[in-house]
Order: sequence, then C-alpha cells, then structure tokens
Amino acid sequence: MDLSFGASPNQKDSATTLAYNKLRLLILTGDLAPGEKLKISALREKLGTGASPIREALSLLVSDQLVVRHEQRGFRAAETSRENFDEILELRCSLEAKALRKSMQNATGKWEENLVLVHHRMTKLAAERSDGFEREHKNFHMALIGNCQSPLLLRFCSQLYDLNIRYRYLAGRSSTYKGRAIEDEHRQILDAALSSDEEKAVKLLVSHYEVTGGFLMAHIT
Amino acid sequence: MDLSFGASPNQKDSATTLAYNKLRLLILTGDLAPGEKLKISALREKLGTGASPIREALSLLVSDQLVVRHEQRGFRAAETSRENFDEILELRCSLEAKALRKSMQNATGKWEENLVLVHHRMTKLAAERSDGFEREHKNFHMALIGNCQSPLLLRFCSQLYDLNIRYRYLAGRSSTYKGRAIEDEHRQILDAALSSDEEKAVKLLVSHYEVTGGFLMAHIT
DNA sequence: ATGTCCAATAAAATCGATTTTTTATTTGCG
DNA sequence: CGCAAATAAAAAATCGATTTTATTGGACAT
Repeated sequence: MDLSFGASPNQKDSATTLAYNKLRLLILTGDLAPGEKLKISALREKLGTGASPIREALSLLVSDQLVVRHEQRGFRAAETSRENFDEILELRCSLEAKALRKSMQNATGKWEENLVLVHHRMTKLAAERSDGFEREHKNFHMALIGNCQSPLLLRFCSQLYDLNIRYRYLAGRSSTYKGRAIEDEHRQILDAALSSDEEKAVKLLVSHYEVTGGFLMAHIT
Repeated sequence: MDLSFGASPNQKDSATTLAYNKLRLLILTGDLAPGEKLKISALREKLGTGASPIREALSLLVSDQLVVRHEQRGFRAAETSRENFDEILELRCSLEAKALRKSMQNATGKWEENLVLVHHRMTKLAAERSDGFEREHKNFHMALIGNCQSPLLLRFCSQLYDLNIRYRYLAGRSSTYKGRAIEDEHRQILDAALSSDEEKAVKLLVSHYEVTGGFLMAHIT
C-alpha cells in the first residue's frame, strides 16, 4: 500500500485507509501482540469506526503478513517466532543486496541528492527516539534501494522491513541501539553508496542487518 | 492465502473466500482484463453476493498485486506491461533458484516421493489443456521448491508464479506450449532434482522459465 | 472425575439501506 | 462556440441490523 513507515494522515483518507494505517502501526509496535485475537467489535471501539472499514483494513493487512485470517473465526495478529525472524533476516539481506546493486547501477545525480537529503533528515531525528526517527530510518533504507527500477522487489523489501522492525519493537527499541554506532554504520553505507563502490556498500548494508539481527536475537526467546 | 492454483471450493467457505477465489481466477485468466474497473455492483451480480464480501475479497487481492485500490474511487485489475513482465521473470528466476537450492539441500525421502507423485499427476493432465493441468503445473513447481523451509520465500514465489501465469493466459495459453517439449523439460528438472544435482537442477529450472518467458514476450506488445 | 450433548452467549459474516464522493451532464455566461 | 459552475447520476464507502457460525458453560450420564 504505502512503502513509508508512518502514515501521514491525509484529510481525504477513507475510514478504511485510516484504520489500515492505525492497525498496521499497532501491530508493528506490538500494541497488538503477536497471536492476539483481533475482535471486530473491540477494534470498532478502539478506532471509532464501523465494522466494514475494520474488516477491509484487516484484509489489506493479511497479505502484508501482519494479520492472519481464519475462516469463520476472524482475524489475529500474525505470530512471531525465532524461525520467522531468521527467515526475514536472511531474505532481507539477500533481496536488499540485490536491490542495492541495481539501485547503484542506475545511479543518477537525483538519486544521490535524495539519498543525502533523506540521510540528513534521519540523522537529525536520531537523538530523539521518536516514531519520527523510525519513519526517516525506513525512508533512508528504502531510498538506498529505491533506484533499483523494480517496484516488485521494492515491495518485497518494504514488507520485509516492516516484518523485521516489528521484532525490534517487540524487543524494546532502545536495547537494539545501545552501545552501537548505528549512525556511523549509516554514514558508512551512505558514503559507499555515493562513491559507487558496489561491493563495499552491499557488504556494509548486509553486515548492518546481520549485526542488528544479532543484537535482536538475544531478545527473542 | 492459498498457494495452490485452482481453488477446491469447500462446503464451509465463507462468501468472502468464495469471492476471493473466483475473482482471483477471473483476473488470472484475463476474464477481468488488466486495468479494468472492478465495480462493486457489477461484481455483486456476477458473483451473486453482497458488497461486503466483494470488497473484502478485493482487499485481499490487493497485496497479491492482482488488484489495485484507489482511494475513494474503487478497485481495478492491476495493469500489465512489458516492464512488469520482465521484472516478474527476473525476480522469479532469482527467488526460485534460491528456493530450489534450499529445497534440495533439505531433501528427504518424503519430499522426493511427493515430487514424483505431483509430477505424475501433472503429466497425466498434460494432454488436455484444462485448468486441471494448470493447477497441477503450479503444484509441481511449488513442490520443487516446497522443501526450502522458508514460508516467506514460498509465498513470494507463489505470488510471482501467479503474476506470471496471468501473462500466459493473456497471451493465449496454447501459443506458449506450441512446438516445445515442455514435458521433456519438466522431466529433466525432476530428474536433476531427484539426483541431487543442484547446479543442474537450478540451471534447468531457470532456463525453463527464461525460454517460456521468451516465447511469451513475443505475444506482449 | 471425564466426556458428551445441548442451550446460551459471543463473535464473525453478511445484508440492505444510507451517506459521501466522484463522475457525467447540463446549463449559463463571456 | 468554449469553458466553468451547477446539477444530476453513478459509484464508492460506510453504517446499523440481521443472520450465521463458533465458543462457552453447564446438566447429565458413564
């Protein structure tokens, strides 16, 4: 639906879209816990809207893999597991590596400029651990691969990003960053990307994910 | 939702599930043409059900990329294009290659037996160009990679399979098969998979897709 | 105690009607 | 005429109520 992280609520958004964005965030942040039953009536109250938009929003979330639908017994937030986490991490490394290569091979001045811009915005919000940062963080990572000229690949990466960040929220965000030079890593990736050093950029990006993944694993049973 | 091609309509299927399966097939086969507006009222009549199940089914199809949703202006069957086709083909080769390797690395007697079985069923239906064949054909390809122990990867492959077969239907199925030893190719892939020759199996599979893709391209403007 | 049947309850699924928004058509004016 | 505003028609989106299905909590028999 939308590749970005946070949803900038538009005036004209339908009740369904609003519900979709809210529910997505609730699930990503763990506010709606993995495996939790998502009762229509409860969500109706929580989001202050009718059953139809809720059901539609949940349906949209199904193929995002954030919600599962059980025939005649409603919806649940998708389960989490160690296996699932490993799987996401591996696929993500593999797909983003591919996407980053393409992106760099198609490099243009415009892409580079945008990259710098997005990186700057992220850095500026790095101090505060707000949702604003999370949004810009996703923007940065999507901007890196955003020039790959393959919407499908981008969609998959975006989906995997979200699935992954969910684990980050579940583990408690702060723990992930503690004692790590995340900003350094980002800057290094940026520099490699801008200097057209494909191998280096890919290596740094994958390592960035793997290291973060390693930290996260400690917090997953 | 369901990884298989055709939907075996279950007694207990909800109106939404029924609608989902029917709509999916209508879009895959081109019965609902690329870009076509999907009016709720029209579909209501066509499928003999209310608006809610239709809308829910369409929402489920959105993330399958078979349907696009436009804020306040309804749903449309996803567009097709040469670029999209190329993208699907390339991603498919790459992801299935990865999946097939994993699948073979985890090879078990049970997996092999299933593979033989599924291949047999497909072959039996090969003569008739029925939807039955299409179902078994997908089953065969999914069975090949089905042992990869990565549900996410399988889901992506399944999705790409569907997106691809849509082009096959749009081009007119017969043309794709004409003058080709499809059954030979399948048998060779099967043999390579069973004989644990990873390189060979991957090479044959990818080539199978690329050759088929080449034939198809001729029919896409 | 343990399991099975049945009623009562809760929830999901669906429908039909209403509201909102978009799209098409007409009308009026430069 | 051509264009823009107003109106009418169509469609999407949403709501509230109804129907269907699953779940829960006994009553009873083993």
